[in-house]
Amino acid sequence: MSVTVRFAPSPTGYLHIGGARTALFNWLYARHMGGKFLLRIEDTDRERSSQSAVDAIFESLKWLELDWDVPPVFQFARASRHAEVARQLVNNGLAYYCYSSIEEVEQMRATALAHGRPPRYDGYWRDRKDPPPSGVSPVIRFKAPQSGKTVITDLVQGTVELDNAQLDDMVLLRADGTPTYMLSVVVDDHDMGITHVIRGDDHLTNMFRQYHLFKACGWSVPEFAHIPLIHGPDGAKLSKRHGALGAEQYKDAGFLPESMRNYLLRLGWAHGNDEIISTQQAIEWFDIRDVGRSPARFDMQKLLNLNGHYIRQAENERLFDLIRPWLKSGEHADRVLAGMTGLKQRAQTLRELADGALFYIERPDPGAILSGPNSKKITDPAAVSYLKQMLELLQNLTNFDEAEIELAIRNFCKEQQIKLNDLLNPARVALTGSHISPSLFDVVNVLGREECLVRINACLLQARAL
RNA sequence: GUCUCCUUCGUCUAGCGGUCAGGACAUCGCCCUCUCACGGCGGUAACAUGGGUUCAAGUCCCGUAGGAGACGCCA
Repeated sequence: MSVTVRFAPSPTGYLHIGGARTALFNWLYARHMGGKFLLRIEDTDRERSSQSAVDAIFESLKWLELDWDVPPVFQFARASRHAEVARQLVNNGLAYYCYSSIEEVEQMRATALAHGRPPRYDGYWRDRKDPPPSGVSPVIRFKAPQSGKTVITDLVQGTVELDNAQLDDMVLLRADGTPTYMLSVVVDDHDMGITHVIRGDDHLTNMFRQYHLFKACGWSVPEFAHIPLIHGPDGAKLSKRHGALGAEQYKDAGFLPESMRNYLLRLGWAHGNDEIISTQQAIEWFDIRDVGRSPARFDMQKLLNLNGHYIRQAENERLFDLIRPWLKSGEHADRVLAGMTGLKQRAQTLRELADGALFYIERPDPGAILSGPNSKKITDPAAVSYLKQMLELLQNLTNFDEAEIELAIRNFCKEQQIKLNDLLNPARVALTGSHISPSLFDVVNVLGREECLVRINACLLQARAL
């Protein structure tokens, strides 16, 4: 059987991390089954939908490299088709006009709640033959079954059942003639040939209502797979407080798309003890049936760890291109590329990578070093002496390459009975402005002799001025 | 309030009646080492709870507790 799935966000904000995972699971399932992955923008709420949100969603999906197979469907554009289906249902006696006002319905809900019943519309106009009140534009409500039981086998949740008495007569068409979400989803899923509906389990109860609507229309019902929501570290629904940032913000924070995919994939899904899973492998292994039923908490530490791993794996040129916009000046950018192998070992995000690379571009300010925590490393008499020795050593080097630099420095330390640390640490601060850096042999080599001499001399000058 | 779902180390999870309950992140210790990382080795750490079923239960059944989600003319 050929599979068609869809990701159907409403463009009322950025694509958050839960939505990204829903999209990923849909995409993986489609690719695994050799089916189609479609995109539908659910923009029927005209008040809250915006073009910028639509753009943000597209951008995020592109960044995550989740490609869709045909041009996206915009739900609002199909409103007349939806309305037509609603009227057809009225004609067939499966839906009805309801003239209750919003206030009246609210009253019904309040009353129901007060009596310990679920807040529901009470079906007042369902079978009423009264003449409709004048001047009231009605909504169309669906005639939900009132007795019996609905049993559905969800691909993730298993067999779920609901007493039909729990169902109420949902609104299909609003008083202003626009369709509601419940109607639009069902009509569009049918018209788009969706075979599997994979979405967050906040829609689980909607499944029952939509099921009956599919039946009433005489359409086949798709398979459902309701995946658990992602929760914040405190176990509550993920919110902005927790780091429920938009996918775009993870990009800005310096995460790689493959890290996000790998992390999101492992939330609720596992393949034995495998942790690092390539997208190719994920496509091969992924089955929606293997998704777990319990909600997962978002863990930034694990995401960071994974991102660090993928940064180390990434090609130097690619990393260089990615951090280039964050490097303050274009000058000496070539040094960053040359030093990338050393730099990428110690970064968990591209931001950290860029920050750690800055010293290759900008000369450290000796004044700033002096007022910082590393000042003693270049002002102690011993340190000054080591800096001078380093200066001389670098001046006298015949071949200025990494192997030669390392050999010369190690030999020098051995001959002079100096600890490598003692010689290298002052130089590290002088050359990079920090006590943390890539291998100093690497740094010296990438900076080149002239630049090293300039930086060390600048520090010596400062120390002498004190 | 009603309905639905969930519950294995702090976190993500493996487990599909018989395991010393495994891995990863985090954490702690050791090693490697020019700093910081990376890497390697090792440690601490979990079956929510009460009943069943069974020779045998993390695994099956029922209850309890805790957690989450849903109950719109939002999606």
